[in-house]
Amino acid sequence: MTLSMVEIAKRAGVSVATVSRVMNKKGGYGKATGEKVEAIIKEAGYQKNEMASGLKRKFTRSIGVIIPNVVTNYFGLIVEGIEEEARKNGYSILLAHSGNGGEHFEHALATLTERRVSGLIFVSVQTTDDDYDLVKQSTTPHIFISSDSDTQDFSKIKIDDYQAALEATRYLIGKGHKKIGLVGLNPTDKVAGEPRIKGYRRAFEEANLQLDEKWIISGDFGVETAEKGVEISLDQIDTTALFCASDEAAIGAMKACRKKGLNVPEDISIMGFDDSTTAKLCYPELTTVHQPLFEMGSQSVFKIIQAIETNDVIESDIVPFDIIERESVVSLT
Amino acid sequence: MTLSMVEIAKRAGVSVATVSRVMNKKGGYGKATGEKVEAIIKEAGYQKNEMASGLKRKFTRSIGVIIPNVVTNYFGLIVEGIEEEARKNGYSILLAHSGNGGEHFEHALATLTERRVSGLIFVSVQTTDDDYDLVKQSTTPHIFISSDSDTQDFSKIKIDDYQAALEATRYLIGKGHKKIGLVGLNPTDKVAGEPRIKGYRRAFEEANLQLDEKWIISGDFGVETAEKGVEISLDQIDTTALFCASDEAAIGAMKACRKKGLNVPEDISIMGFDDSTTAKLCYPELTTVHQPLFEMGSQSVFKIIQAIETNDVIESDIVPFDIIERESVVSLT
DNA sequence: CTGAAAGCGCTTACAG
DNA sequence: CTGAAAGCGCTTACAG
Repeated sequence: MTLSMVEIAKRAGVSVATVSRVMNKKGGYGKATGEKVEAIIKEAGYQKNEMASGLKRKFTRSIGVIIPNVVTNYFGLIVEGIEEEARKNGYSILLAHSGNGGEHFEHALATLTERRVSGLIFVSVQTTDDDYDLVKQSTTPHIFISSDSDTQDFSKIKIDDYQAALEATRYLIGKGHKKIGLVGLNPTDKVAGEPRIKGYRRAFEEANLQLDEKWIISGDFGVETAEKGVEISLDQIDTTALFCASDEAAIGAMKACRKKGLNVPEDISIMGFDDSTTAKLCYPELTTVHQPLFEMGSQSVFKIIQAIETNDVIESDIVPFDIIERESVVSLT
Repeated sequence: MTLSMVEIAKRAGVSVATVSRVMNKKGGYGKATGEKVEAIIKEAGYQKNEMASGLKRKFTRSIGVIIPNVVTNYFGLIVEGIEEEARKNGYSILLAHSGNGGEHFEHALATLTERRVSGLIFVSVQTTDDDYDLVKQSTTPHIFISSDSDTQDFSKIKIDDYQAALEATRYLIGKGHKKIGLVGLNPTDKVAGEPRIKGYRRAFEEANLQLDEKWIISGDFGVETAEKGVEISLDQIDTTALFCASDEAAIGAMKACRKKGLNVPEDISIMGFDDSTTAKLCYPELTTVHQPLFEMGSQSVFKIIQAIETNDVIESDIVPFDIIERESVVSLT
């Protein structure tokens, strides 16, 4: 299994140079030679040592992905897209978790850099300025998915969070809701927090509706904080709908509502965000804002590979979102 | 960023051998030398090329994991465990999907082998005999998580599926259920199908209860097949509880029950399996069989690393399961 | 304590 | 069409 090219060369009665050429289908060798070498390779079950090849060629045909975790469905879907596109192109993927607070980011980046990955994808990174500086020093092509790259000059792929929140809130208003909570967002988060809050506010302005600051129940996109936040706030507000930062936050909100004896959607409507797989697992199924997660993953590796091959700079992409109507929002009109 | 050891050596006025020694803290160099070299390394932001190091040492400090997908929460949790333990030990993880039907298994294995990973973890692989033969030829330490390794002589880590199904069914019987469906299992699946059906049957025998073959509604662990299966069967059976193959299957079953106007758990009890994160996302929250997914992941890399270091053969582990009571099962007594 | 040198397994000009 | 040789960036006996 772990025999080397010289062994193959010996068995085939040719030089290693020739073996290398046929392995890589480089041409420049006779038909008979090619066939003989291929037969030996197959018979021996020989597999090229990519480490050695990569060292020589200074190219590892691998992509590193740094992601907070992989158990959140949101991230899982992105990784699916990354993996599929990478596989189709013969790239390997190295996975490293940055941790939910970004606490392992530096370590993750170092590991991947030491491995000399050919490209780097950052997913929802929670990066400090130091981290950004580190990334800026990197000469390997990289792209950010759903990360704060607005304030920073990085290539990115994401939806327009402002517009998405605006349209989602409009949608709810269109259904006759006038008192709408905003649940689970971190207001200081540049990626999704700030712009979505703006979009949400804008929708009220447009509609000439009054907005009560108490309706904004911040959190961290997760179920627990959303649940807690809603539970506490529900006594002081009388919203008829809750627009949540993620499908998980929506589930947290639903749990809290139920504890208070409110039925979803009869007594209160709940809207999610992401359209991750959890949106269809819960009950009622979530009306939510669809993000093309899988495609964002595959697009990002597509772009990286292109950048590797052409040496061009990676163009950013704002991808389309969509409102998916399911069961958790009711019309008041 | 991409400077090499010779450059560092030059700047520090020493040989590359010395630089190598201090990078690896091998000792055998003077204090002053060490400090000087370290300073230069830091200043230059030098990072060792792991490809070159690995080539020379014939050891890549990396673990390959082959997994059907990563978006199923079940798998996500396992990968979390793998990633954390790998990180703690300075190992990188290479991720490759085998596809839900195992269609990419061979490709995945080849990629990882070419990369000369130091260890290999197979998660829930759906392998053909050919695949097993391939694995058998591999000289790199490997372990199977929740895979069919009973008929095959491989190291593995999993729960006792027979016992788990037996105790879960006992639990339901203990709650007064006498007519219990078994949903979403593939009866020909050696890993979970066969043994769990046996355990389920055994529980009825023990309790001197009659079992109706129509109660066995097979599937593929997913929500769709479970939903469909239950929907079709529900008219012909009058079970008071459904024991499902996974938490996803449980959700499928719940959907089907609701369509028929049955409330969970008031009209029918539903029990899941796995205790993946979805078990707490759905409503009502699932009473389910807990598998220590995260731990299974971390244990597997622990064992692999040990095997790498000691060269010992990897011992299999049967890990404990647990019945977690939540809201989806009601007592009839 | 330190360096020169060989070698890990490949690839790729360069000759022929 | 094919081979000898250099070299990718490290590590590690072997001398000293």
